[in-house]
Amino acid sequence: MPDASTPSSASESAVPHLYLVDGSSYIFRAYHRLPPLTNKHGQPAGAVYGYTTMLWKLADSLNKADGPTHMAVILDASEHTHRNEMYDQYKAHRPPPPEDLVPQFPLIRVATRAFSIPCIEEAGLEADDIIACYTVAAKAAGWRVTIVSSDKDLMQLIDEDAGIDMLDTMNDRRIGRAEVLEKFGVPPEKVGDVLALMGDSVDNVPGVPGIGPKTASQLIQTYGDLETVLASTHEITKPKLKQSLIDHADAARLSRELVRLVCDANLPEPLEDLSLKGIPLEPLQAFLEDQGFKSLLNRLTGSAPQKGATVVNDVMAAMEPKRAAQAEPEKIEVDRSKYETVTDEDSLDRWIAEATAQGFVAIDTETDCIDCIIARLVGVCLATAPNKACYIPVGHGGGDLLSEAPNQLPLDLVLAKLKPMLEDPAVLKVGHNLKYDWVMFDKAGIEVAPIDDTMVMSFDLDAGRSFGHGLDELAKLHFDHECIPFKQLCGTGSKQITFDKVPLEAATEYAAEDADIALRLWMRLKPRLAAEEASRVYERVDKPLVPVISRMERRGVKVDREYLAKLSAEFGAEIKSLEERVYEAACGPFTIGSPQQLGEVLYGRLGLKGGRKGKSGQYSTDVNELERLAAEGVTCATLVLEWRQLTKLKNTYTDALQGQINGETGRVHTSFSLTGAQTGRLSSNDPNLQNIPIRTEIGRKIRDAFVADSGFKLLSADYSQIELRLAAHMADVPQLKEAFRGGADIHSITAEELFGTVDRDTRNKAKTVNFAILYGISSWGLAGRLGVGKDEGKAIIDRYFERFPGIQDYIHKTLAFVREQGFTQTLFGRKTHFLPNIRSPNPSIRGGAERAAINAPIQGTSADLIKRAMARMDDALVKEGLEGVRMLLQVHDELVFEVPDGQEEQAAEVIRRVMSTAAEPAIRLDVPLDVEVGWGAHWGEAH
DNA sequence: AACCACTCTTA
DNA sequence: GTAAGAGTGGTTG
Repeated sequence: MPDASTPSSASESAVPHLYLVDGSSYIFRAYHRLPPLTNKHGQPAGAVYGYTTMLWKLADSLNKADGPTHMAVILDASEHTHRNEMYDQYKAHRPPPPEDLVPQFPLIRVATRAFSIPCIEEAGLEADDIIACYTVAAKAAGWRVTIVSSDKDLMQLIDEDAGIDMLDTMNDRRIGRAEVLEKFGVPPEKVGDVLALMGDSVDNVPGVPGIGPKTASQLIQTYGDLETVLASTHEITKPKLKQSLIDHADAARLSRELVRLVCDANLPEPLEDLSLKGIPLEPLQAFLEDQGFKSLLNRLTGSAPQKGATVVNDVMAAMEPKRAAQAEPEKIEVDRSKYETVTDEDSLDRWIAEATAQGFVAIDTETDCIDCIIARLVGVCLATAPNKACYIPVGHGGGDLLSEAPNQLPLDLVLAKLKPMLEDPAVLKVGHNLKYDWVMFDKAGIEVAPIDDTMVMSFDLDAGRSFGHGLDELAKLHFDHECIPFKQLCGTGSKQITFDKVPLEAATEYAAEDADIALRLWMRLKPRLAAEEASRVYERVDKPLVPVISRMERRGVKVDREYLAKLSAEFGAEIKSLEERVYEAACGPFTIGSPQQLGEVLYGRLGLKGGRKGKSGQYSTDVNELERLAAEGVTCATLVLEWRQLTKLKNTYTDALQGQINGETGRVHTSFSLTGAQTGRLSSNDPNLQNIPIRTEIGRKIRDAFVADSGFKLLSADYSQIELRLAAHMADVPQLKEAFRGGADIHSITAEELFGTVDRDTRNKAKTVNFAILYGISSWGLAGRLGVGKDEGKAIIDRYFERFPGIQDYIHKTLAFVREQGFTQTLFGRKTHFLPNIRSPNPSIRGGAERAAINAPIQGTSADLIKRAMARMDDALVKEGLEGVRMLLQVHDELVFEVPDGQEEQAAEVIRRVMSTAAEPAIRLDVPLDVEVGWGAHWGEAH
């Protein structure tokens, strides 16, 4: 316990023991592992809190055996060091620190001063180098040294014989020679050689391509050091490895210098000045008070816990990592009896005050309808800690004469009281599928921010795994807890009731549980984001999209009902006439829409020849089969094809769409799912506006039903061949990249490479092959598509790989990675998981997983790009004075806007710019991203 | 009423 | 060959 009055009991004769705290690396880890808390000024302080408790622990061991007699915190002073002179790419791709961490950096120095511990930083030296200098100097003086860090670079310094070790306070673990041997397979003095071979993507130390920790360790174990490895390449049998070592020997030597720690610089402060006898009470107490770290303050002053401080501190304590034990995380059983129904103003105020003081709260809304556009608010839930949740009913009962409304607070009052907290930038609102709740509050004029969405978090961590991302499923998975099923309250089918009819006790148990679980999920998932490298895609791509998509859904798109009705009537008449002709051709009536009956008619009654299909033993009657028959002159098949096209259009689009038009807005409000597609794409439902026909003349008429509001035009902007461009970049294919840069026709280039000549036929074939590549090629599949034999299919693929070896390389590398790691990644780090299928012994299952794995990085990167563009779009438009432009739809590579008349050109320019620069600054693509823009009175015209 | 198989629409 | 959602018929409970 820090206390100036404690006499120094360490014997004066004992060897001095210097603790060197790697402050810079610590706060990054603290930031990612702790919840985003704020101090009492509303500033972000999660990392500062973590840092403070770490110093506290160290101070606690002051004067104890093996505790420090001398201590210093080492920080990075400047970005630019001698390593940048050696290698201009050093740490070049490092993203800027998160926004809510930046203001915490200066607080770190304040905290260090509060403990009266020296804080050392030196221009031109990284913290690692300063630590090395002090370590070497202390060693020379015969001192013991403990480096408080878990940075692998610093492990080079460990020398237990000389009393130099490391302490990882996050995991509460001492790191000595044995731990280094376990991690690297080599002793500390050879760690630098291993690091040089394996490189470091975070610091952008190049290393040798193809060599990771395993191979690097093996090589150094075999040959002893880097130079010997490089001099012994003739002995290496694996050809790839050998060549890579030869080709990148210089990069390896450069890397060796980059990871070498500077240990001979002058010490900014003499060793003796780092002596630490005790921690004066005064500055520390003032600091803790200022930050509002009440639990630490109580421990310092020894007083009883102060009222009002308990919740936040309990949560902080619960979040404090005790990972060393690696025991089961302590499980707090869900206890629904603890939930509260809030029906009076005082209780409501109390909950809001608590959420505000704590700086985070889980929220959930209950409504009378699944469609958030027409839904009315029935109740709101808040959760501030496990089992600490409430339900605030605002719209229960009173809907009919039989039921009297229960006692509850008025809707307007509740919203007015919630608004400041929901919009408070210092209070994080956590929710599961917050998009829904965001719309509900948006309708009430409340812009909820900042937010964390546990459904999106789960998706960014676990896309592709064998479970979904719904709240109930995740509760079962992560907490082995069964949520109350919605059905249990509201029934199902015709007997279903709306949530406002549910009695308050039952409603509270169900609703508060959802908020409770969302909060627990957040505590569970948030730390995983950083640990599993999912922070970037979550923070920069998906989370920002939640409000963006909410707004798009709320705006909806205008649909011309009369026009659709007219189309429906036309299609209906045509269908009727076709039916009669089909019956005539088939010698009697049957249900045309039944593949079973159609199969019987074609292959039974009419006696045509054709194949059966797999499991059900039923005849296949899909387009391919019918087209084959039609080509043979079977009238019935031709008529059925026409019938199918028209019924599809009528049933799915012209009829159904009319029913989807919102009576109030006259518009269709689709719902976009952020977690709908494993690759990171959005999906659209109720209705699906991402599959509106375009290919055929007759289908395209449906697009004309999507119109602009009066005084507006519809503007469509789509990426030109984005997936092929990304494939050219990611697989590094010079000819294709050059073609895209020069604006050449990519399929013609491919045709030239594959067949030596370009005409309509070869170009079409080349186009098919290009797409086949994106989908994970197989000779069998390609042959089927091209209508050629399997051998010719294989020959074409071989030729393709020969002309574009980068593609083959990309496929091999992607498959090797996914087999090893179990997941693929996009350029922006989005993961899609493929275990266990990618290692399935069943070739068909495995093959399917492999094709998906080849496609996922490309499709996913494309999805990341358009999402980045969407996240930036509104700001960019507003900046150019185009606040009247509204983004309405996303169709994978296309964005649809409503633009005020006269602003088309200006809007087109901004939209094109935002879309084509969507990769920047994170990624520099070798190919341009071309965007085609068009506009008109309706969607069809905008293309 | 709930589910599956089949078919068809999009990128 | 990739990724989706939706309507229909037909079976199951």
